[in-house]
Amino acid sequence: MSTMVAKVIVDNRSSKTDKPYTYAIKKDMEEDLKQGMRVLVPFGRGNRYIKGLVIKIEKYNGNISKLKYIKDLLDDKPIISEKMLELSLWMKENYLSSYLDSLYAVMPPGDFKKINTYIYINDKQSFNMEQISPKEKNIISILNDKKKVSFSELKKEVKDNNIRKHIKKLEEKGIILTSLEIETKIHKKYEKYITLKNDNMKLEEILSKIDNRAFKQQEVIKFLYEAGETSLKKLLKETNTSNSVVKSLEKKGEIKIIEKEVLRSPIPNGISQYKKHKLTDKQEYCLNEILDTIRNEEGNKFLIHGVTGSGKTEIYLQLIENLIKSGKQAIVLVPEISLTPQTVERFVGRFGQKVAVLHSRLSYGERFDEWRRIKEGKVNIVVGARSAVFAPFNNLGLIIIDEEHENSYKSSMNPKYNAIEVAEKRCELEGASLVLGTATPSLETYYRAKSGEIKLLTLSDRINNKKLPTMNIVDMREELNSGNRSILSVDLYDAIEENLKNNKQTILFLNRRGYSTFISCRKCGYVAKCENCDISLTYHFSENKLKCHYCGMVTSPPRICPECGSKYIKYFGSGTQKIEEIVKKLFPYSRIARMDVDTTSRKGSHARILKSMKNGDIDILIGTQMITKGLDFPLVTLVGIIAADTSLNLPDFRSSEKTFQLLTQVGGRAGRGDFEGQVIVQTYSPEHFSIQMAKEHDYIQFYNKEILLRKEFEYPPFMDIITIVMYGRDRNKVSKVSKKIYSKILEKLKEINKGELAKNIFGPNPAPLEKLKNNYRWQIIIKSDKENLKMLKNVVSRVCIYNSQNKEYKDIKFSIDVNPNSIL
DNA sequence: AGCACGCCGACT
DNA sequence: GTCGGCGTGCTC
Repeated sequence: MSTMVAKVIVDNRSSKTDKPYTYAIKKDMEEDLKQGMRVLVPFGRGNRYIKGLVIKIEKYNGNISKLKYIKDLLDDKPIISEKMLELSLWMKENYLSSYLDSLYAVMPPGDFKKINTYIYINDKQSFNMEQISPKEKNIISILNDKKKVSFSELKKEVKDNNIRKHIKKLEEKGIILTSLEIETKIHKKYEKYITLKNDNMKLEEILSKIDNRAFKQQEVIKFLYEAGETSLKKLLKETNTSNSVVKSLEKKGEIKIIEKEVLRSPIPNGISQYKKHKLTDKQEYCLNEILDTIRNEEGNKFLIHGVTGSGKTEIYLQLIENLIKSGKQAIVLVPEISLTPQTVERFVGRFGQKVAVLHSRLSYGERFDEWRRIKEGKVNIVVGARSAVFAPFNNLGLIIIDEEHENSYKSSMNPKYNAIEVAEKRCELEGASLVLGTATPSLETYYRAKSGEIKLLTLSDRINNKKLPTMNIVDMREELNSGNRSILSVDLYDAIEENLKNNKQTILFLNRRGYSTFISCRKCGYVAKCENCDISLTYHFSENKLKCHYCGMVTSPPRICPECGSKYIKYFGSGTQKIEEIVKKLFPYSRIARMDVDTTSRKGSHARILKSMKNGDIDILIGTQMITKGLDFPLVTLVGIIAADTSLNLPDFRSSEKTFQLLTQVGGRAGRGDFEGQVIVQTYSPEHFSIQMAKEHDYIQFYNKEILLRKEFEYPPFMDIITIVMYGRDRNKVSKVSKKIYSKILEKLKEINKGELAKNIFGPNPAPLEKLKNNYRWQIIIKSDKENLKMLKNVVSRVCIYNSQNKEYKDIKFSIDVNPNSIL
């Protein structure tokens, strides 16, 4: 007779234990246990209890007496649905991540709550002190003091490696008892609210009870009389008082303090309604095509290729509106950096309380609350960054991915998933539809659209027939030849001046923050580099510090060269800080703001800059990446791109694509209002096709050229890429291990008669950024066609994951990435 | 990872 | 005999 058993993934951070364990199920538990539930299981020789997640319940034909039993259920219903579980397991296979990492992605944020063993004295048992060793006596005395102590607490106090031995002995003697307690408390947030106690009394009557000198107290009473129940925070702010005033009023019994649970919501208050726009014919056509195709079951994947300003957002909004009418739910993914209040306002403004927002700046509590709202069906639309693709809806109808080409949709942490692929898989599992939108599709997506796998919808005009901005290219080499050594070309300078005269706004884009990008000694050629990363340090003017943009290390700039002692230290290269300074000098009467990581690190500062930009309080906005997406300022008519070559010269196969996208996206910020826009692109390689095609606003031609290169050099979408990065403190060791791994991969391939694939395995070589955060990094790059991908993944996981505990690989870590963003 | 087990040497 | 340190190997 076969019995039912559960496959459990245990919450144990080790690659050795990252596999399903089989546990027997007690009869009385059989009915309640479902996959997706958390359980408590005995694990290891000591049978200590650890948490795990049931991923499968199945028949078992082996000898059940060899199995251990599940100790306890931690949930009354599954915390993740069957489909999300399946999605998670699919990720594990696809991205070569661990079970646990993949599960964590779909589980509620910060899950697997603490489980503690508590130890206390068994006072029903009398015992003879003489039979007890001093160590044991020590434990008993601690327990006598505290009644009940958690194991971890006791361990801290006793500081003894063999504490388990002693506890075990004491337990055997019956002197102590242990129990397990699970902390299930969800941390809810409470806020204090204040009301008047005697709210039916007249104001004068209450005031008369308070001393005339207690001016502040009277003010508080007056405020409460007018406003009624008010949160403590607001009350203190509005009346400009301190907590002591409120406290003394409470003592007198004039006011009541109530604690109310607040659902932390990241959505700001007071968002005004975002009115429905009438669609243009093109938009209408696009919307109907999607709806009809879905309705007729002719397809469920779409790409809206619409130029900047063609009104994609309004199509999304009306799609969602259409869909939620039928009781379905929708997820909208936007890139992290364009998750600005502007974007949020549009969705919240249209759909109100039915929207949840998820992004990385949420606190743990906020995130948990949003997750719960989604799970409990309190909302039906989620707007969020990458990880929102896992929003726990159970009647999902639509996933929209805006700015589909953005590289932030690829996770750099385990599981290293691509949200577009995950969304596709999720749609497949749940019968939902996928809509991708962008002005500059990724090569991969457009290739699939052309092959008919994804339905392509093109919007080639801006709404209201607004013109796309004219793109002027300035050859900085000529500029130099004609004697202009400034970072601003004459054309750009003139254009800014003209724009200021006309009271229009200007955006200047430079993808480098800081002041100087490197500092160097003119005598001996020394360059200041980060000691952890082997990367030149950026000088930040305002703090007078050198910073490493990779690991965050900060030092003071040297006055004399640390190599040769000369005083001739010079600062080279320009970042946004320097541009700001130069522009301030050149246009002293203009209002200038800078937006990059350094000016927006504080909560709310981002929104503040955008607001003053919108209000027209800024003439020139200088910024990095951050200003490229989704911003919609009608008064911006000029965009200056200070250095178009930065991204072009990176040793990466996507550099052309990235450059084209950047120019098109940044340029697209110009001329969105009633005035025509102009873009000035400064470059040292004006003849490069990605710059030329961006100038012509010709994505198709860019695509046609780039796709040929991808085919010729065997890059995606024609080949998949797996990178294995091996890293550690000791350069020799890293090099040695990576060579070993390489030969092991070849060995495995030969074993299965696939030796000829060796030509597609490159390396091991030092990664282009060889040293980061004190780790040396070597990499192996594997290219694979569709047929061999699964097999190659298998080989990689055998060699790198299954054997990673191997003693030879001690101190070396592996990072495996399937189709990474870049191969730096 | 985290833990038990076993071996060894020091100390009583 | 007891205690603590350390290396090894396993976890349904």
